[in-house]
Amino acid sequence: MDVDTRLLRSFLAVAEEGSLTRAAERVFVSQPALTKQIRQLETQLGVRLFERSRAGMALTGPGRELARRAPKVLAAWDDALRTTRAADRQASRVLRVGFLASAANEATQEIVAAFARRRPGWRTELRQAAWTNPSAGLATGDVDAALLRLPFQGQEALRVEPLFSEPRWVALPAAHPLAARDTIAFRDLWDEPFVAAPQETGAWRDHWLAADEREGHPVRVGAVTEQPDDWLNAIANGYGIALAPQSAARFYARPGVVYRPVTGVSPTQVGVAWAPADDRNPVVQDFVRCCLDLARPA
Amino acid sequence: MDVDTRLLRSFLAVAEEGSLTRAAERVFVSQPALTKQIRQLETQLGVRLFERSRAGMALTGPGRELARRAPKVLAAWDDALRTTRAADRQASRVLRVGFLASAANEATQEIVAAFARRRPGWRTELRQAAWTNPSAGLATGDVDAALLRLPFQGQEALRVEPLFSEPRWVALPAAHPLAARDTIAFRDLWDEPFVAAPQETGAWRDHWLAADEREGHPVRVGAVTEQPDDWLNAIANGYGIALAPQSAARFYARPGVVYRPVTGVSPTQVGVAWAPADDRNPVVQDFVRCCLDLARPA
DNA sequence: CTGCATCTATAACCTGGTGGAATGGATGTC
DNA sequence: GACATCCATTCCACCAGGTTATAGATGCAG
Repeated sequence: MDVDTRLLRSFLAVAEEGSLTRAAERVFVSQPALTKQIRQLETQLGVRLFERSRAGMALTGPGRELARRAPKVLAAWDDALRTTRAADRQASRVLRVGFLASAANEATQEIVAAFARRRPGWRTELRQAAWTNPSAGLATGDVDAALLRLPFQGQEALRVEPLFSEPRWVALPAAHPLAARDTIAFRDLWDEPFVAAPQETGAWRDHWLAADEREGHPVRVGAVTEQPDDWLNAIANGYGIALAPQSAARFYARPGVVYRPVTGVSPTQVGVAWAPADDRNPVVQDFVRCCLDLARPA
Repeated sequence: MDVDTRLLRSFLAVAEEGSLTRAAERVFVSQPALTKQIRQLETQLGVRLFERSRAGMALTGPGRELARRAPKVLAAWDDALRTTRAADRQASRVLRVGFLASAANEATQEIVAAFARRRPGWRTELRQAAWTNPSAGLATGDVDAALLRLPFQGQEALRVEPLFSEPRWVALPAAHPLAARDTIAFRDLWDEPFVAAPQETGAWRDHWLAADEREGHPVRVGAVTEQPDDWLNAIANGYGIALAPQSAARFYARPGVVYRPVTGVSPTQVGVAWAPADDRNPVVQDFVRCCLDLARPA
């Protein structure tokens, strides 16, 4: 008997949500499609997995059993997938580097160039991750190394080397009264609405709201965005302002958005991270060396 | 990224056979279908898994990686499947009992009847297994208990209680010269062609050929069959003769086939088997008790 | 050199499974 | 009694996947 792991994911979604309708939107299919998927799984197994009722879908005994084992199947597959893809990158001499938008700056380009010199024949593949992915894919094995702002969620399970730090500036709508100033004190921004990262990014969100440098003053959130484009739009459209690394002034310049230095707020730090499994991977270590050489020239 | 476990099985077949053509017949699809399956897997992963050549299919580095992990995925799924189905039988109060054709006799019916009395509300489901399945599905968790001839392959990993033994008779075509006799000495059968079980059944096949009770005399195999029906046909059509338990004379009577007692060959033994995991399963243990009570009345 | 065997890849065709939109039916809720 | 909220069903369009037949590459034997 075979299954598509997709059916297992759907099954787990329904099991967790207790409802076809809610699970359907979670896995991005229509509700009738999910109805059929579940029915298909049940007939393939020859086992009734849910009790249907007006209230929703409740797991049966055997259903609970499956719900307990299915995650192991998915984990085994995800692991196989990651390993295989990593081996493929190795074989085709591709180093995949993840980064969060905020870590982008001139150094990135220089690092890539330095690595290209040190490892001729190798290609670097830069992958920008959404802010909801705090390790930029490193935790899931999607990338071999990552350039990130420190600290980030899940940092403990990874290797991290800090590279350099950078002042935090503020991004404002061009029409904002404070945009007229050359320099802005952070306390003058306390009452401004901020464009923030999603709730689930935790410490990262707080870092860019400088939540712990407001002397207890509450944060006003004017908009929540997940990507640089949304973020810039939100600012340009006046939903709020936001702290940003100084280099954003160069890398995320856009009409309607201006950047100004801020005093009274600590700088931010960029680091390079890799998985412990690659501690002895010469290619990854070469990349790390390139990062360190540029950040702390001998 | 999702997969159908079917693709993984196909992939492993190709990896092991090193050839699409051979793997295709092993998994019972056409060779073009396998070509497409492998290609599909490769494009889904975005990874080249095989080097193609006139000689066949050779795993790439990433392919080897996948070949090492895929079995874990399949094992996890098979485990989930078994557990879920077992839970379902428990919930619907069904005890599934596997048996090999040779173990069928009056006792089976009595055992089932006794179990029905001891566990009202429970239903017994008898499942006949092919001879190529020496534990009648017990090893794979398809059944909760099994009635088998001893010894059988894989017996060490299971619990077994011997029940009773029975003389071995011989099944002959009605027209066979020896059919005229009332009793036949086994040595008179040494040169006869036998209808045998498939090669892969190992000790089981040898047991019914009485291979080690021929004083070194070689076995002649006239036909190979996997199921009782084929077996009876082969005998009736004169492809050969075969040893069988005495009870087969009653349970597998058929025009054109006669059964006669045989001297000079040891008896055969029936046992009940269950999985160690069910050592404390009261229902399975009740069934075992029923078997023992009938086989060794107090 | 030629025919044959043995690989995989491709083409053409057919079927059935799968998803989406709309709708039905049952059942609580205000 | 209108409404909201579930899941089930219907209808339709589409593509994935299978099969057979065949092509193309290459080694081998006579």
